This record gives sequence, structure tokens and C-alpha cells, in this order.
Amino acid sequence: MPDTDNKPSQNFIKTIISEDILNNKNNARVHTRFPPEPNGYLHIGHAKSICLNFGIAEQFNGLCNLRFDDTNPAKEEIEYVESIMEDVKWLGFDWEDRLYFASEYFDKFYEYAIQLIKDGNAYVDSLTPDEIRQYRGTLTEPGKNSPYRNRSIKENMELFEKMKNGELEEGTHLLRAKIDMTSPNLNMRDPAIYRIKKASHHRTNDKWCIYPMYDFAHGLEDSIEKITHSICTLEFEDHRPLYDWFLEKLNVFHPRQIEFARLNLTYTVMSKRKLKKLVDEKYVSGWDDPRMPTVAGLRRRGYTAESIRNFCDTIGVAKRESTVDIALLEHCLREDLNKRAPRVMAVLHPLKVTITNYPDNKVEQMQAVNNPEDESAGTRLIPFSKTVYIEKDDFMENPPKKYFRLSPGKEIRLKHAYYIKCEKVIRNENTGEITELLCTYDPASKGGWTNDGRKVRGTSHWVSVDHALDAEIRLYNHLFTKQNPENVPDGQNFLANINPDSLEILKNCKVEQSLLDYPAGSFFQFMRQGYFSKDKDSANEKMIFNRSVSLKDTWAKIQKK
RNA sequence: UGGCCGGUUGUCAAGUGGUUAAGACACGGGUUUUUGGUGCCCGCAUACGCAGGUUCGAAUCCUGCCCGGCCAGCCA
Repeated sequence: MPDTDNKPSQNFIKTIISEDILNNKNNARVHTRFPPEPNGYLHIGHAKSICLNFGIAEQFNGLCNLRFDDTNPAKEEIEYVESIMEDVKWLGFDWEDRLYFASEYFDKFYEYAIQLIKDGNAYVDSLTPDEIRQYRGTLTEPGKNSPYRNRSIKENMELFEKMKNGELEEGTHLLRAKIDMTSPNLNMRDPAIYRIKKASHHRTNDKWCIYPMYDFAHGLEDSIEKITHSICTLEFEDHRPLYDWFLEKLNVFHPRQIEFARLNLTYTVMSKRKLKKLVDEKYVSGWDDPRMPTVAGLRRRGYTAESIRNFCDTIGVAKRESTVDIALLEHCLREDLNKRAPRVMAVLHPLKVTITNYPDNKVEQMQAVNNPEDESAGTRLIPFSKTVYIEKDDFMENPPKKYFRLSPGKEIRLKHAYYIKCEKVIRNENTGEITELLCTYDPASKGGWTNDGRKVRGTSHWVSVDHALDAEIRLYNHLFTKQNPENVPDGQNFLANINPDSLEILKNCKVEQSLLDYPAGSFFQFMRQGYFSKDKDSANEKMIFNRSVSLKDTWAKIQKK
């Protein structure tokens, strides 16, 4: 039967939620959360999770919280908290008044831990970290009970109290859940609940000497916030029995954990640890380097929030490990910007053209369409004069077949202006390099068209020499040379696949004056080149543009053959 | 030699016992075009990891096998 035409893409999580609603589970309420740890900047993989969690809330008339999972003060910083909030907002999502921090619940977590001890479900262990590892067993061998496993409740209470008061040193004592040291699931072999960490927390400062572990804290955070569906990535699948165990033993509201496959992209890495390494070791200029797959990096590169959200919808959500072709991300940007980006003229590699039969001091204002895909974008005037710059690539002295740009004796159209014909090539006597083209123009072709049926196939962008502004343009390529950067010889790591040509800086570019009027962050299509955005480091004296993504280039493809 | 999860076209991904096995990207071809851009048209899995079985009928159910991922932090 014909399904509804515009039904949003289905995935297994939405199927589960739909069933839960049908069964009136949680009174058909849907409440999700996005729970980042503030130990780095958000990347496109987080964007997938954000779109999923906020998107589900929206689709099912529910709510989505932003909650910082800040249970490890050693790795977390306020800078990351701020960047994460900025990024989520920028992506277009609103947590309204539901901004939470796991650290706000530390008192409650402490009480829950006490309850576990009192119920005989937790104990203080005094084994060393090394001994604990040995007692845990291996993947194929069961673990064995700690000699401290059967301490009395009273003794456990006293020791835990001392842990809390800072009377015991890091690594000497550990609160553990009393579950089953022989479980085939290692997460159930008496996992840690609280560890001693005499570190200052970015929000609770020095109030605590003990901090809860993820497995204990996370489910309780969800429970406290009455989350109905706790969506996380696949590596937590083995933790679900433990997630459920804590909630059952404590007899509190029990959200359902659902796991999905994290996003991988070709030609990049997607772990905060590795991204941090790239930043710390200066392989990139920072978390917002336009080559980074971080939300901040993509934003600076010129990606729009819409294109990222559309990408996240397009890739889908499933449980199988997969790697999405980065070409799809680029496609989503082109698709969005094609509709919205103003077209402007910018010459990346300038070649001077003198139009010999054009009056010396004449300047004409040519009318240019701002966006052929959007009539409401209107038109603007651009100055034309006797000397212009065109792109070096748009001229070839000895062109191959099917090259329909400029060459000696051939005619092309200067977009919005005139047809010109190449009459003479001028070169540097010493180097042989082509320095200038002498051309003639056809006054009858004003606007770039004649009605005489002439076939002028090539169209070049250009900018008037006297009116052009200098600009720096940064061209970006994949950060890694391999689709899978982890594909390295033994003994090497992903850094071995860093692309030495991931950034190319062009310092002698010529752009039209109208670019001065736009603020940093504005995006454009540089005609026939690609989409670019004005960098935040841009100044009026020195404009800087980042290439967000090139236009598709059929000619380049033909040439490769 | 442990447990859990997965395996549908080059890449993602719908599909939940009866469909010509969606869609997108990529790729190839054509067309339109004052961007070799865009748009439009066409092509792209007799096939669902493999082998059996159940059934009138299987990508969907069952059994066995193979392959991939994750787990032995006082990280999340």
C-alpha cells in the first residue's frame, strides 16, 4: 500500500520508540538527551548523535536535554563546555531550560552508593590497581573474588566515608559493585563505582575527593532526568546489563538504553583522542582548523548547519559498523549552497588580459545575476575595463581536443561582459612564462551574448585589473592521504598518513570589490571554482577566504582520462 | 578456547513471509545551459555472507558454518 510520501526516514530506533508509544510505555512520553563529556570539541559524529536525539524528541513531541557527563575532572575543561554549547546551538538545536551537569548530581550519586553498600551490593576493595586487573581474569578465564569482597557493611561504610573525606590515597581503595567475578561479560566482574581522585573539578572545585564511574553515573543521570530512551554508541552494548543492574538494584526510574553505530568518514579520523593529538602536536592550527571534522572546523570551513543536518538525516542510523564516503558530506554542502550562495568573481591564479580595441580609460558597469537559482537574490554591477584578469587555467596555447576555453585565435565569453578573441601571447623573455594575453573584443556582444548564432562555448570569470582587490585564498584537501587513515604499516600510527598537501595557500588572488561588504563567515560561490567562505581572520586590507568545497569539475575528469 | 553485536549493489541504507529488492552518494551515458556548475533523462543487486532446512512462497523463520566489530581503564 502506498506509504505516505514524505515520511521521515525510518530507522530501528524510531521503530522501537514507535512501539513503546503504541504500548503506552512511560505514558507515551519521549525524552532523550545528548550527553557529551567536556573533554574535547564536538565533531561530525557528535552531530549525528545530536541530530538523532534532538530529532527524535522533535518528531515524537518529546524533549531532549543537553547534559554534560563531567565525572572525570582530570580530562575536562570549561573551554570544552563552552564550545559544545556553542556548537549545539549553531547546529540549530535548543535545550531550552534543560541544561544539566552530571556533577550537579554528585550528592545523589553518593547517597545511591551508600544504599548499594547498605543493601550488600557494593564493597570497598583494598586491592592495588594491578591486583584488581589480575583478579579480573581474562576474556576466556573467569575472575576470582577479592579477599576484601566480604567486608561487613559497617566496615564498608567506614572506609567509603574515609574515601570521601580524603583520608585515603588515590589507588588504594575503590568502591565496587558486588556482582559476579565469573561473568562472561567483564563489565559485570565487580565493576568500579567510585574511585579516589584528588583533583579539582571545573564545577564542584575541591568538594569531592571521590568521583563516580561512567557505568554507575550514566544510568542514574538518565534516571534522575526521567529519560525514556538513552541512545548511545555500539561500544556500550556490553555495558547495558550493568546499566540495567544499577537501576534495578536501586529501584529507580529505568530508561532504556539503545545503541547505534558511530559515524566514520573516509579520509579523516573521528576520535577525540586523535583529534586532540592533531591539535596538541600542531598538525593543524586548532580545534577549528578548517581541515578538522569538528563542528567548529566545518563551520570555519564554510559548512552550513543545514547541510550538516541534512547529511545526518541522509546517512541513516543502524547497528552495523560503516564508513560514509566524505563525498556525501561534500554533496550536502554543494546542494545547500547552490541554492543560497551569491555568485561572485574571483581569480585564483591571475593572468592579465589586455583588450587592445577597448577604449583606454573607459569603465563600464556590467549587470551580473547574483544567483541563477534564486531570482530574489537580484543583480549587481561589476566594473569592466581594458585590462582584466582571467584564470590561468582558462588559457592554453596548444589546447587538446574538446578544450573550449581561450587559445590563440579562439573566442570565449567573459561572463556578463563581452566575447574576446586571443590575438597574441606575451611571455617573459627569460623564463618563457606567459605573462599577458592581447585580445580583441566584440562590442556587439555586450552582456555576453550575440544573436548572430555564433557558437561561443567557453565562458570565463574575470575581474577588472584596476578594480580588483587582493585576497588570500586557502584551498583544503583531505587531511589524510588514505581513505582509512588507520591503514598503516606495523609500528606506525595514523599520523603516517597525514596529507602534506592538505592546505594550499594562494596569496595573489584577485577578487571583486563587493566581497568587502560581507562579514566573516559569509559564503559565496566563486564562479566556476567552488564555494568559499570569508575567514574569521579576514581584514579589509587583507581578505582571506576558505574553500569550503570545489564545484564538480567534469573537465578535470575528462582530462584525467 | 569466552561473551555481546553485526553481515542487502563501489559507499551509506530501506526492507519485519508474497515488492520489478526503496532512496541517496559514487560511477557511466545523454540533454539543457552566458558557471565544463545547476537542472532534467537513462543505466547501475534475477540478487540479500555461505550451506542446508521449514513453507505454495524466504533478504525476512530455523540450523550449522564463515567473515567483521567491541569487551580484560580506578576513561567515557
